[in-house]
Amino acid sequence: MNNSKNSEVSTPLPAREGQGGGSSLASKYSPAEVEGKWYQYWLDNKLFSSKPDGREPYTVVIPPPNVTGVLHMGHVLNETIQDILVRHARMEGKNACWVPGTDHASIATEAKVVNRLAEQGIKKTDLTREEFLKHAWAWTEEHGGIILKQLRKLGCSCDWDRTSFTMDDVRSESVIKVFVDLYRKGLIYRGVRMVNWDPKALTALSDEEVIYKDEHTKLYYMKYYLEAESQTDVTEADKAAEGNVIHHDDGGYYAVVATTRPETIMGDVAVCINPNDPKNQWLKGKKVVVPMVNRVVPIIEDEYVDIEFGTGCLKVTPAHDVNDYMLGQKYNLEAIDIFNPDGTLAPAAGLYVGMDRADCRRQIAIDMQKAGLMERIEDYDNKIGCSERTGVPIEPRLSMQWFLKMEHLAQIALSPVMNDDIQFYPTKYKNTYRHWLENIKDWCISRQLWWGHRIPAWYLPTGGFVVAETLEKALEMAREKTGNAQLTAADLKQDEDALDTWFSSWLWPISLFDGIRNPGNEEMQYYYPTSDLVTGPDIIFFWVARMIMAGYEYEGKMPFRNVYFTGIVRDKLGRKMSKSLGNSPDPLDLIARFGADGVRMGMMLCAPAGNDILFDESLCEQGRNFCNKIWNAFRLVKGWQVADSEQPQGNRLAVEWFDAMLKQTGTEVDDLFRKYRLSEALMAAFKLFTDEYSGWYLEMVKPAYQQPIDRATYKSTLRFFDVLLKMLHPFMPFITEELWQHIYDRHEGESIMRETLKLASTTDDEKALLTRIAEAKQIIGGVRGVRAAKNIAPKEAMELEVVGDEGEQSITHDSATCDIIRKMANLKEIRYVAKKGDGSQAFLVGTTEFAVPLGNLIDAEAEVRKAEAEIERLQGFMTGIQKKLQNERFVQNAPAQVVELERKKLSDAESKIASLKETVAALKKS
RNA sequence: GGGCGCUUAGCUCAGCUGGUUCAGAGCGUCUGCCUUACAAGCAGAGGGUCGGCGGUUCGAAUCCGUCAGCGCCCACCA
Repeated sequence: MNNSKNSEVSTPLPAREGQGGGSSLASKYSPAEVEGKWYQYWLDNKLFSSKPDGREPYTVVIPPPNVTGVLHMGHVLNETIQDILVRHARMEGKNACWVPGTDHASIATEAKVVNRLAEQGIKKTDLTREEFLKHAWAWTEEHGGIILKQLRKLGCSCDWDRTSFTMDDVRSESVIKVFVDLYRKGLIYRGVRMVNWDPKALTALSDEEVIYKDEHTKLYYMKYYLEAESQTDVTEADKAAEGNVIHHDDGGYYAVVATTRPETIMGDVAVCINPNDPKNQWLKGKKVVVPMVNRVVPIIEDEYVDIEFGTGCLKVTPAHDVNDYMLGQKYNLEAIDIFNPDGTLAPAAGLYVGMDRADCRRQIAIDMQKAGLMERIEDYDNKIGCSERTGVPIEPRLSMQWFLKMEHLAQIALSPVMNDDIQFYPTKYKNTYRHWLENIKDWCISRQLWWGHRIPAWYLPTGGFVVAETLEKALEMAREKTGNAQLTAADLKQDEDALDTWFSSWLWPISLFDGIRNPGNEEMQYYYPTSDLVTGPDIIFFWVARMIMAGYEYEGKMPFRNVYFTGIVRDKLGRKMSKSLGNSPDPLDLIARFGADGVRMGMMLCAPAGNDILFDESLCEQGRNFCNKIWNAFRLVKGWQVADSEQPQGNRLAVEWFDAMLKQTGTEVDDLFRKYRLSEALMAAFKLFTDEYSGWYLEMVKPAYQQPIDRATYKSTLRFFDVLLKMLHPFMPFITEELWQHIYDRHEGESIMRETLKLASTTDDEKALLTRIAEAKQIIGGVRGVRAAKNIAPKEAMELEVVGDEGEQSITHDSATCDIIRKMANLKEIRYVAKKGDGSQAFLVGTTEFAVPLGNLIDAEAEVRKAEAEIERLQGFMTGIQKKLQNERFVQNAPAQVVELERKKLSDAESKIASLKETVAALKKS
């Protein structure tokens, strides 16, 4: 429980009421009441909106979330980073444009719609395409955009007037136009190929949509008897031949074939051995009988077969395996497709018709064992390709699909990344990128789905097809092609398939500015190429690489200059966040508890680029605490009474010092932004505010209780606050706006968002000042250390002795600095002594000894022990350096500077030891 | 099976082209403090032979080799 008298929750500050009343504010910042207000204010004043103008553009396109999705922690990370970059750019004076939108996510959304229909007892197959799409659009309108609303809670400064959807009119037309264009260029073709088939979603998938999972499976060793004629061909020479392993039992001679998929034997058309395999030489030229189905198939030979795997005999099922398909092509084998699209056994299988492929595998294993056709079954660890969406094992399947040739596109997309025209952060993804492009295969772009962009191909009654943007154009072309002017629209039949979702996403940076339909338009010229892309490395192939291809193909230019790859958000134990583990917090709930600024800071504190993010709620707590800190600093400053008195020299020095501090950190933060090291930039700004401004500066200038502050210092203090808020604004937009509005009188429509922040770098004088105050801080720290060790209350004023000749050079000769030291350490006097007094406790800053008189509080024995230990440590240190300096090769080879430094270290240590020895002697005397 | 990356304080991480910004930061921990902005706070303190071993060098957290552990990506061994 909190027993502070100020524990009530604050009310937000009244809008623009000038100063004063700070002390009446509650001690806790209440984000809930502030955030909604300012977001609305930003919207009302169109502060996110961007139009081309004379300023330098800064453009970001959002990785469009699924239209029916809800905000999760991954989004929070990604969108926070984008917002930080966008707000930072805006405050650099750039024309920042962040374009939001959503993705139709064809397969995912269609699956959701199918499920919802199923709940209502409606099967997709009972609906026409038009009816189904009506349902899909209804669902999209109902759930679509929820996620965009949630982004507002996070504070995202998107230009909402530009909100787009991958299936809105502009984007749809762009997709179709590109399809037609690529077809005419000969880059899109249609053909029967072996594709990744998802038997649950009933569609083909691209290679990228298949993920491989480790599975414990079985390896089945099955007997393939030689056909009757071949039985007699097994010669004595075969049996005698070195290496031949010949199987024989009551049923005669047989080959053993190992497979993980016995259910596909109904599609077997050959058995393949490696011609160089000694143990299977006897099978050459023979024929075997496929078990269960009793089909006689030849033994073929190909070096593709791995001699070491299984028995070296591979069953060949061209319709159901990519490699077998390749063998089938090579040896002109029939492909028997034994599966229905849904993964059940088709009539062509002859056996087990209608049974699911998984059930069939179990059943056929049992049946073959019964029939004595199974030699043995082994455990086997295998990798199974599964659908990224539905999770079910992929069925390699021969089917007619549309493909995009990738060779040309890969070629134009490779070098810009390799030579850093497009810069990846972190750079390690360049390798991944190159490897993919160099091994790329054609992209299967057709999907057997309804939700998506329908392929603009129309089939002619006489066979063949035409590809065109619209039905009208298609008809025109059809008439021309067939020479039949009487053809009507009804005679044409449009392709049933839709396009892969990514076939629209890859155009996003162009289509958002209508650059496909309307090339070279004003917005394209201004906003394109975009500046930064922020996304996860998991979609580097799906999306990033393909956007680069489209960018060069259609604009001749990169789609973005920099790509910032985020990590994956995990829980603090390093586990992926997932619904089933229940370890994924609800971002909106976090925002409710810690404030959007707190959540943003929590996220950013653990988010170095490219590393996985180990997210812990307590980080949001730190963010919330920081907001509170800022809030309270504001309360303090705005509570001061101001007097037209002369500025004390200590205050003047404090102001000069913090000014330098601000410049130094500002430069550092800018630099970190340039390197996309956002968590470090935040940390630097955080430390500047907490440690330097609140902990040091404000304490330096803080007037005594109920005393006024001089106007000059007050003005500087507000100015510093103002700059600090600007520096923090990209990270914490809400609280910074709230307080910025109240530092000075602001007019309606003004916003911190419109401010620019540009700090000069520090001069040499300022650098010297920073060093001086750093030393003063050490002296203050020394006194405080003595207080802490001796349990002396901060209220009790003490004295400080500056000891010996070294003291002559000490910064304590600067009276302004002394004022600060006196105030911060609560000293009544700083005096110079030749020898430190008895009963004083000493500490060193640099080579200068300081001492705090303690009277009878000093523990002489403990001090002696401490001093002696330090002497011993220093002596060890010295012998190390002496050895180094005695080493001729070091003195000869090392740069003079380094040698000189070592000498200085040595002499410093010597003088420290001398002073410590004196201390010990004095202590022992008393 | 290939490729990439990581291993530094209890936790999460920073340490660029070898040398006083070299052993750092934040959080956590410990000790004092309800000091008139903030206990969601203040002051102070402790804590690491930089994964192991070897090498290069006057000098290695940093460069090279090697081993071990972890992670990611790619790949048609059924």
